[in-house]
Amino acid sequence: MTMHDASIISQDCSDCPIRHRAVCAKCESDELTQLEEVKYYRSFQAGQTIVFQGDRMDFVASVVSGIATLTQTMEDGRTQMVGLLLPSDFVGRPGRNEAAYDVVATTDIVMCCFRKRPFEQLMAKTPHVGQRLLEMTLDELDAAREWMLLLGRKTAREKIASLLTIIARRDASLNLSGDANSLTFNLPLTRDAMADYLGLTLETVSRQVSALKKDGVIELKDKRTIHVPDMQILLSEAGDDADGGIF
Amino acid sequence: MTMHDASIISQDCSDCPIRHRAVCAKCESDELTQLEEVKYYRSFQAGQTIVFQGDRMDFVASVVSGIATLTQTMEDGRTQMVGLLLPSDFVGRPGRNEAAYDVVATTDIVMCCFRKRPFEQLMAKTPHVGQRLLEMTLDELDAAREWMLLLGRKTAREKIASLLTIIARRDASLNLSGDANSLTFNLPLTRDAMADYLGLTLETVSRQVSALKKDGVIELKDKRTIHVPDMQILLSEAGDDADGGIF
DNA sequence: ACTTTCTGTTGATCTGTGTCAAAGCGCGCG
DNA sequence: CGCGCGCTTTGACACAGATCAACAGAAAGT
Repeated sequence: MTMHDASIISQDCSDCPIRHRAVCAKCESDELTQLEEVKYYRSFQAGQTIVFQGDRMDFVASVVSGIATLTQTMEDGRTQMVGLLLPSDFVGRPGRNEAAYDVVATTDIVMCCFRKRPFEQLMAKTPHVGQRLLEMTLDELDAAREWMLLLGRKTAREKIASLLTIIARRDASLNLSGDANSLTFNLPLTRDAMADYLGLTLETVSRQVSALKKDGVIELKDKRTIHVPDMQILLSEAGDDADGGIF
Repeated sequence: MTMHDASIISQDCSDCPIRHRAVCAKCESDELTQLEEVKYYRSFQAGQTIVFQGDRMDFVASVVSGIATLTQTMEDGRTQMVGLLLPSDFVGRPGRNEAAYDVVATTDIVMCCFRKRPFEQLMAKTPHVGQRLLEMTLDELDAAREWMLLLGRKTAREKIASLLTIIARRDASLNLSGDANSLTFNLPLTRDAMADYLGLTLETVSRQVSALKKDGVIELKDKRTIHVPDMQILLSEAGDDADGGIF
């Protein structure tokens, strides 16, 4: 069986601004037509909570534009971000009813949703959709476990460098700019959100960003626009071993 | 389509000491017979590395007896345990060739293995096996994300309490002893392994275990045998909100 | 233009956990 | 038996990052 690598529904999901990378694309069977019928769009404002932890979640979705975060919360209010949803990312847990964490829009965001039940029925009938979803879930699991290494063992400076590396890589792979070694990108998170993702406080984040700037590893055009003169230096600051992706 | 909840191969996998909870059980189709043919057992000694990060891994397996750990390593040698394999747990990444982390036997361990290629072929043919595997992967993802909260935001004492809670819960659900509120179990990890799992040093682990003992939250029969007089107290020490499982 | 609010920076101080070091078990092995 | 080795405990001290606090700039509302 060949695995396709493109969008969830069709090669030309004409009314989606992006081609969802979520599930399998190149199939034009009846089931996909079925699924088209239960597709709908939702948009949310920056700061809005899309789903609360424990809520019944009756859809799965992929991000069309904007950014959202997955956050877990303790009784006393401490929070830890456990995932970041960027355009083309998939969210939703087929087979599960309750959301395991809060999903919060960081910027204004548009999502392409599918009602869960029909989606699950499609999965049961067409194995390759399930396969693709399993692959995606394994990717998320890998990412989560790398993040565990970061949270448990990296210093504040390494954490910041790692986060910047990831954002930079995502940005570069979407915009595929020519120059691979020096690049400028937009950091779509507040210092507070970064702290939340990295298991730090916002003050520590601010200090370490300043330190990286002072040491010439990064430059700040404005507070949210980062220029990296030499990606290799940032990578070594991150403390990762041989990085798979680009760079 | 009904989802089964028992073992990977059959209800009576006669030569496996346990019933694997790994995949789907109650099916008696030809495919399962096929799979029986590629099943084999491997045992490893305590301390032995079963797979190295980056190695080609040509099998999937479930743990029959014993314990293993999943560990990620940085260039400079810092390590973070990202998962714990207890009896009936599944390990392996269908569709992936390389292991993403080291798998190390903590105790002597026996695993029931299946050659990966035939296993994948089975998955492609029988959707419910893939479904089950997706479910299991989602469970692992949930566990990983809860662990991220622990690593990023919990204090050393809370970390210890959380770990004990998890081991206790696993133990209780396997042995289903009558008394739910007070129980004794075996902690199959060295202080060093605990530290590795919790993102701490072994000295801190030792100190916090002593502190919990002094405060009467736990009692130590010997260094590896823990008695919890009142599970509720341990739970509140762990800082978790409303716990799903037993307890 | 003025205030308010939100975001980010920087400083001073405190504290939890890491680091380094020593010593106490318990157990297998010669 | 006693020796050595792996695991654990405990102590003294250092330091990274948290906490508390003040302030600066930018955007938004009045």
